[in-house]
Amino acid sequence: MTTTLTPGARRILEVASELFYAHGIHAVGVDTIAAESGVTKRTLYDRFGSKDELVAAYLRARDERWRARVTAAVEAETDPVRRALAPFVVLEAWMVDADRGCAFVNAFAELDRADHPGRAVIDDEKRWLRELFATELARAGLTDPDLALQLLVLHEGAMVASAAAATPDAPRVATAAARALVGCAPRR
Amino acid sequence: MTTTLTPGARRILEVASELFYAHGIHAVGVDTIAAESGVTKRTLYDRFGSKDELVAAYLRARDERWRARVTAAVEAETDPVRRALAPFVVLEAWMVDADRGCAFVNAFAELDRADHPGRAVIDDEKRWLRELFATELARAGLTDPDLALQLLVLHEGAMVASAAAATPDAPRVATAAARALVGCAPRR
DNA sequence: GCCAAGGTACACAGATCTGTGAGATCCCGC
DNA sequence: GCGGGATCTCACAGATCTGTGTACCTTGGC
Repeated sequence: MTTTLTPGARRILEVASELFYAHGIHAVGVDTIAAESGVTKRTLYDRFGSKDELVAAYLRARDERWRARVTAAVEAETDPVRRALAPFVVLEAWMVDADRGCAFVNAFAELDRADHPGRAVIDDEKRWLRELFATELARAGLTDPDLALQLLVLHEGAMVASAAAATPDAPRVATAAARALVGCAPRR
Repeated sequence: MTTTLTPGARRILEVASELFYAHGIHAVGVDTIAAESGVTKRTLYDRFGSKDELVAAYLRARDERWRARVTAAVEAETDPVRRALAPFVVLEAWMVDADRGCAFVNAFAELDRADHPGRAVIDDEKRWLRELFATELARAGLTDPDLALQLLVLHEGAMVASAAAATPDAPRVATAAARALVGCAPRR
């Protein structure tokens, strides 16, 4: 999936990622992104086609980075329950640099059109995590059909609250809550 | 707190609330709001001063509506645990009309400047709910210092996931999770 | 009768937005 | 040496953005 990018395109994507995440999508213009990348607007449009597609590329890149870390953390564990809770461990480290909350939730807030190319990336990201929870829980013998969604809710809530509610403890206590929910759940 | 508004101002606020929530703050211009309210832009600026202040007014109004419902639901219960969980009951009904998620989280995503007048409203709203959880849990004899934040995380997560992750079940399973967490918690 | 408040009408300033057109330049691989 | 991809230059279109200036109208209360 990692398409090889030209050097200019890579710089554009790096700058766009930083600015979109820090200030929001509508608040950052393509002029700013091009200037900050040391590239002309022409190049930006030649590489990405439109701002909407650049936004989608930004979300895809962030999704890739994040999935890689989660996947690595899950693979590193052998105990089934620890595997299911691995995303929460990643979350605690991830949030250190993520003082603006969840990039996908923030993007969702700004992309009202359901056919925006970024929306598919958001849908994908959320579905992927939910299915990861479901798979690992099933492997651990936990078949409560609601439990995977509960872990997703805790995960989302921790990211969001950590920033919007200014509660840096949110990821830590969410991890504890996830552990408690998994601990209380009925085994098969 | 409810300042009396002129008829024009009320219409502006109603329209702005709907459009800001549905499409995002930056995506909606003051021209659109004025036109849709059957009012001139001059009136809008005479009443609210600036778009930023209109945004803050929008958030305040939504916060007031929501707090009224939560307060009523809490007051209607006598059992301490049911009081603590009342916000989740409200949430399930509230989300039926809230297909764009949490207005405050969405606003946070767009308002990057910490000194934006809307940011104070967001901080207030989150703090208020967190303190409500803490107060009611303490009244129920539940003194785990993390539990209130866990309920807040579940609440935020349910609102966000319900929309951004397209999981309409989120509020329901979050309520169940909250009940489970409160049930497992150590009593004093 | 008068005045203030709420509102209308409407042009305008000045900035910023996304996106394009047409050609020149640089550099790498073949 | 030559083709082609990547990039630059730079003007420009056309829309939209927030916010203001000026003048006028209407209505209710004193």
